[in-house]
Amino acid sequence: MTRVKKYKISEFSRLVGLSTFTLRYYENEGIIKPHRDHNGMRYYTTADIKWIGFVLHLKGTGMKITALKEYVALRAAGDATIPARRALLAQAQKDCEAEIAERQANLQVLNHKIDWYDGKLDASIAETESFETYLKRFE
Amino acid sequence: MTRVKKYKISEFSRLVGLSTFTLRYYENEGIIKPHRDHNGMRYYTTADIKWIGFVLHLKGTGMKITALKEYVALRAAGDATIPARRALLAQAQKDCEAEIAERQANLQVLNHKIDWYDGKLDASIAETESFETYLKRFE
DNA sequence: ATAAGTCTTATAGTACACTCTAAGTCAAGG
DNA sequence: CCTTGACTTAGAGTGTACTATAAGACTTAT
Repeated sequence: MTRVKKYKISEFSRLVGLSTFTLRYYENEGIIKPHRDHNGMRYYTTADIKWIGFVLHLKGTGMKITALKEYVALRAAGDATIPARRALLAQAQKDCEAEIAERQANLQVLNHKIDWYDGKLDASIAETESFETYLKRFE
Repeated sequence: MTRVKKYKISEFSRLVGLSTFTLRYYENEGIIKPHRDHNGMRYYTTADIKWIGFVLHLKGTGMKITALKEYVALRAAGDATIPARRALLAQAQKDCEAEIAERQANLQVLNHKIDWYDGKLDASIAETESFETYLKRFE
């Protein structure tokens, strides 16, 4: 009978890097459901650490709290919702890929601008050359 | 003497895809300085279109309004600020690259989770295999 | 025993970047 | 001429995701 390690909110807070405020907020939003001891005190387990870890990864893809809530609701509704959950994640995947692509495109312009500054500083491109003219080289 | 095309705020708004509210807001923030006609009416030119285009690219890298304002201020202060401007853009570049890398790492986890769902749906991995176990394969 | 931690609900504040309204004046186009 | 659009300042509202406080009760740790 190995007893499962129980974390109180402040310890758990340190472990997962979220404030106790945020943990209670997530609980209110239904994103995490800690257990309660005989006195009504919250406790969290390693399973909760893993779950929060996954939540943070999802959030890190840009997924909104609302989508996260939907996902949790589907999870709670049982195996019948597996296709719906997969669809939700696939949407997040698509959105994240699009977001990355957009960032990269914008970064490209920024890179060119820095190149231009470097060119100007090195006097290796004409002083009069405008950024727009310069950019046309890459179109 | 080819006269330069002047755009009123509503036309310009349509051209650049920003509301007139946003254009005035950007002006308040010092991000854009439209010209004024004899009656005090704003007008914008093709140079402003290009500038807003660049601004949107910078914003698209994740640059904050405050950084943008700094950049504009430096620009207005003349050529002596070129190194500072370059540094500001280099910082934005670094931040953007870091952001992209982080998104990609999180996307990776999402991809794996979707693979896991697909595995489960195909019954090609054991029903009992947990996501965490699965993920360990990639560590 | 006492300090520190946790519990509750409700509410307010923060940050960012808009987004919109009011209210009154003035200008431009058909 | 008259509707549509532009001007002004100042302030309120929106959305997202926290972040914090109050206040009173109760628990846990030293």
